[in-house]
Amino acid sequence: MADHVARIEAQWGRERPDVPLDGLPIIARARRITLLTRGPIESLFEEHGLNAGEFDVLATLRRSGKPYTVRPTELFTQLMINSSSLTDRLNRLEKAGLIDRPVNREDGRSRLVQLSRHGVQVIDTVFAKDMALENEIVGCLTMDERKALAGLLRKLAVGVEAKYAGTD
Amino acid sequence: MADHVARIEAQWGRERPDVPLDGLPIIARARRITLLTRGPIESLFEEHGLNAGEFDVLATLRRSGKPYTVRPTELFTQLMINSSSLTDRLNRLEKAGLIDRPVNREDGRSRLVQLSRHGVQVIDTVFAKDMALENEIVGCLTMDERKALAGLLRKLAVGVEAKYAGTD
DNA sequence: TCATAATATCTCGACGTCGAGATAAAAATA
DNA sequence: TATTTTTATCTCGACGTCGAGATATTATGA
Repeated sequence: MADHVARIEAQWGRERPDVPLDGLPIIARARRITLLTRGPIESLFEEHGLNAGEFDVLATLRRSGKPYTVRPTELFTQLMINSSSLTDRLNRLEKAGLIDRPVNREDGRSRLVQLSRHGVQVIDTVFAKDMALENEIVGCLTMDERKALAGLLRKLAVGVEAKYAGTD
Repeated sequence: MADHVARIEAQWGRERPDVPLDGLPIIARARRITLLTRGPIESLFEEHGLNAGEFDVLATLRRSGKPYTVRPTELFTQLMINSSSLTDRLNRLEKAGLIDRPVNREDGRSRLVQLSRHGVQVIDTVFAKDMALENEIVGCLTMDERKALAGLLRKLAVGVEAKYAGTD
């Protein structure tokens, strides 16, 4: 069965038979799957008044464990976004009552970022729904296939992170 | 060897042991690999005065084969973008002399989109460099692993496209 | 044919992101 | 301690994208 990327690969093979296309069926498919699944996932977020960026902030806080408090620099580093984008996201989340910004007694340059009680409720609900949707998405693969795919993606991710990411 | 997503998965496993995480190691890694590789790839585009969106338009035109002419609706459909985003991209590409907008004799509502001679030169150069970079990125995998990974991603893509895309 | 509906694209205003520079606090050093 | 450098965050203006509505053209059918 051919997917969209297979058709693209065939076209390039005809038009540019001189160019090796080893990376295309992997990199382009990762991107394609990411793009196609973004819509349904973001619809889910929007049902709870969140966009994808705001969800990512809440999720990072939530999985850091109690007391759900992280410094802004760690947030925008982990999220791979600009510090000014984070500022905007935090302002929106604070206005929505999902986070608090307590003073940082150890460093007056920062105010910490902390999930509010309501923020915990919201992210717990939305995360469970998000995972349910993602599990459904990979439902077209057998358990063995999921394991194999996750393992290969992990190896590729390790290579990519070594090449392009900080120590993380 | 653990990657970034493996650490995220471990955190969620501790914080939400009740939530099944089957999709996470696949969906999150596809996204992670896409995000991490976007930077280097876009740097390459910028060396030639293009952003990623403009590259995608030129690439779609180029791989359609001679006479490198496509209707706007087919472009924004294939590229999964809004028609108004396409309008902006086309205006920039036309100003840069990379495309022409010949009249469509069969439908006066559209002007066609056609690669200029210079546009063909540019996309041929940039596409070859892009593929070289992508081939290098998957270089951390053996040939067998690349084949297996591409095959599993294709199966997942087929499932995702059936669920979320038009006939394409 | 003429009016109406459907289609293709463009215009406009709003949004989220970014990079550069500003601001404030902490750390290093004289 | 006073000064300089570094660090952490925020402010500001610009960019690419989007959705809704506007415009122009083609298709439908009374």
